[in-house]
Amino acid sequence: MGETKPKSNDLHAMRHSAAHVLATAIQHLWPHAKFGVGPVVENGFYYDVDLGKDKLSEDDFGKIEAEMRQIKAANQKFEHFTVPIDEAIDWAQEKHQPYKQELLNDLKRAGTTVAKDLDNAELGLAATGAGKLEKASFYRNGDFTDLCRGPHVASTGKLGAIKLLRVSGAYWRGNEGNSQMQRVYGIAFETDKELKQHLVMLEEAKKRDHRKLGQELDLFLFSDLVGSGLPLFTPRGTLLREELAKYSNELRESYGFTKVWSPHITKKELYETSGHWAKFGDELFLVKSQETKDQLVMKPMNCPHHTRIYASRARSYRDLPIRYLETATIYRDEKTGELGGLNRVRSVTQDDSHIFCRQDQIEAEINNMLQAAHELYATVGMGLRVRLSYRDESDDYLGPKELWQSAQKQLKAAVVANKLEYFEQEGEAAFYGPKIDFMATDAIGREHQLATVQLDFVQPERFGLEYIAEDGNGQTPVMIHVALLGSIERFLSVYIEHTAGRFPVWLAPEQVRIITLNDEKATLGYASKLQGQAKELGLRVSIDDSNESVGKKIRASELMKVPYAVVIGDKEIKSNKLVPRVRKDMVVQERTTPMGIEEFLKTVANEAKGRVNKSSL
RNA sequence: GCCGACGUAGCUCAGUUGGUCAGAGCGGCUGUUUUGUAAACAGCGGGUCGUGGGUUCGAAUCCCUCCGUCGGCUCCA
Repeated sequence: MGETKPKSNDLHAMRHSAAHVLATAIQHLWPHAKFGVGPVVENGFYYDVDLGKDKLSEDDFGKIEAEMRQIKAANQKFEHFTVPIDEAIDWAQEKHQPYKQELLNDLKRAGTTVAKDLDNAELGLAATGAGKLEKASFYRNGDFTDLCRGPHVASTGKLGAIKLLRVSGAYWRGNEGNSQMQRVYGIAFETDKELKQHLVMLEEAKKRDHRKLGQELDLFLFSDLVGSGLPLFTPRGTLLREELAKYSNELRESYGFTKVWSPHITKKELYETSGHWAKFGDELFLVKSQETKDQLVMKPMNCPHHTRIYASRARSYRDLPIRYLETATIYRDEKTGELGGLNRVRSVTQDDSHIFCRQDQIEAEINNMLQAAHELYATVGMGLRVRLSYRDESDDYLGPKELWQSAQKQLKAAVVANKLEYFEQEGEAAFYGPKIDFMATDAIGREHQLATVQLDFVQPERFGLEYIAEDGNGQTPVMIHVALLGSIERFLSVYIEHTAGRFPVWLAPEQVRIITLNDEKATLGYASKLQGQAKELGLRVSIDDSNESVGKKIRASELMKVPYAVVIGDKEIKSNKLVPRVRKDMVVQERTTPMGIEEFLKTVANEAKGRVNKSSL
């Protein structure tokens, strides 16, 4: 969650002021409170506070909000003033505000409080701030004064609808080595109505939570005995993930990729060569051989393996590009606190792909992959925009800087040429190269990073990859890493919430449910004949012949979000026709007249084959 | 890993000044019913209250350990 562009300056100022008033209220209730920073974030604001031995909890929100309402009702003016920076530092010392004092010292020294700019200032690079600051900006309302650049609204009476949402831990200045403060989050809108709408959206998000739906729709689970971050997939969940993987595989095959396979454990030397060991060694699962002296690891990615396949024979410039795909499960020992549902797991299945190509082929290859990503996200019905992820000035990256410069330029050129909506961000690159990250937008407007295309000049070099060029000399190929779904687990977490579990026919674990009206032989026989026909067409069809009312069986089918339900009784048996019940989100035009059973099954089979989202019934 | 909250049947949850507090609904099973598009009726099972320890005459309830979940922070090849 970064600082985001406000919808309007007024709203931004209001949220800023809300943070200020939150601090005012906390100061009133806990006079010894020490304050960190209180910026505006998406939909609201937060303030970092340190209450010493006291701890804030959500139980305190009632009284804090009450205090904030009082301050609002008092309609205190926000007075803006500036003081010489040294006086400001004295003020912070006198008021026992060590965090503010630290910020002020940074302002005095480098004109900024932003960690990255501070580093740059220390490295002698130009800080984005305007150099040393002479004066510090303050806002005062009533008895409370706070260091703040603003802007603020005119008075506390101008505050809109505010609600505190949660409190959590946050390291001072985002640094793991620093002390931990408490971060109080709030949301703020101009009107009560907007606030309510936002709360409704949060409720909707909760209803769609993939962990909840994963349980309700019987898709996946976690077991304490298996371990955290290690999901197990039920038959339904497995069908879903395999259909997705199959689609990604087919799509990439249509772009000239061929499948390869690599083992799940590998000697650690492979990752020492690639550079991963130095950077991610502590996140690898170790495997010890009892036969040899080898130190093995569970593989955390496939790219080094694919370089071995490339290097297994001499390559000519004529052979390139060579494109490998492998949808494989990899293992990363993520820190426990970072795990969450399917979003972040320790066993990750990537639809991983690697292109080995010549410099002059990069553009065409990137173009293809941009197109493939768009095709895939159009199919699953999610919008895309692109983030160009560049390196920053730190030493966390391998390879010569000039190469990075040109690689970043090439990526941008491809994105521009494809007329994609994009934004650029430094510090988001992989250690071996810049990336194009695709941000997918879900049905309730949230963005998620899923697909990625990464340029890599480093690993081919480190692995000594080569091809023989036209002139007979050895050349180093370029490697392009591509994942379209990203990780299947993560994609599922997003996709389940995007669809709220209402999967299109091609992905629905159960596509058609046959509901019997009674348990007469003729009915059961007909139902099972129907199921047989459907299976021949490749459909996933189940029969509910339980001793329950039709109403209840329909309800059960709806709750499992099965796309089609058909009731079989005498009418259907006599006429050989039926009126399918279509899941509401798929209906284009409601059908009331019966249709032939053959026609029904063929239509559904075609929908599945065509991977369409709507029903043509 | 860090800060905080939490962990009661398959699921959703009730149960705190420590003492008939081990409960409900749904699901499951059995029987009756043979059903026409979002819940027929009745009965029956089912939990060492996450784990291990401690305090106490007595612990789901209080304390500690560990495991796990959730919200953040940090990280994300």
